Amino acid sequence: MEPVSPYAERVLDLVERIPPGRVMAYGDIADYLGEGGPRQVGRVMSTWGGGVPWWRVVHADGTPAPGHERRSLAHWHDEGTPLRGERVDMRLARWDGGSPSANFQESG
DNA sequence: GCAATGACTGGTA
DNA sequence: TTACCAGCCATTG
Repeated sequence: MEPVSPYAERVLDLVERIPPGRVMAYGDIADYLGEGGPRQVGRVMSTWGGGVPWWRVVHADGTPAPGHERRSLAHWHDEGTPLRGERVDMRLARWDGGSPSANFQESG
């Protein structure tokens, strides 16, 4: 097991803070922390994501992590996450990172 | 230091 | 939805 970097701890901590029924994109996490980028977040998840609700972390288009598509669907379905077919409805499920009330964005 | 890789993202076709 | 391209940045060899 590789040593957990301080950056990884921030990522994992944030992922654990994501409320059920909500999700965050890799880029959102990186932007929220203000460090690294979506690739770094993905690396953290791939290495230490096994100890956090990784299914709440998805791509910017709502697609789940590779190799866990079916697994994510099961969790989302169990948490009541707004789905869009086999993908998450980011416009509804995207978490602001501190505003659990800002679930619905300006939509037409 | 350079080249390759990766659980990424946005735009275009 | 899928495919291709350019940008992004840390890790690895």
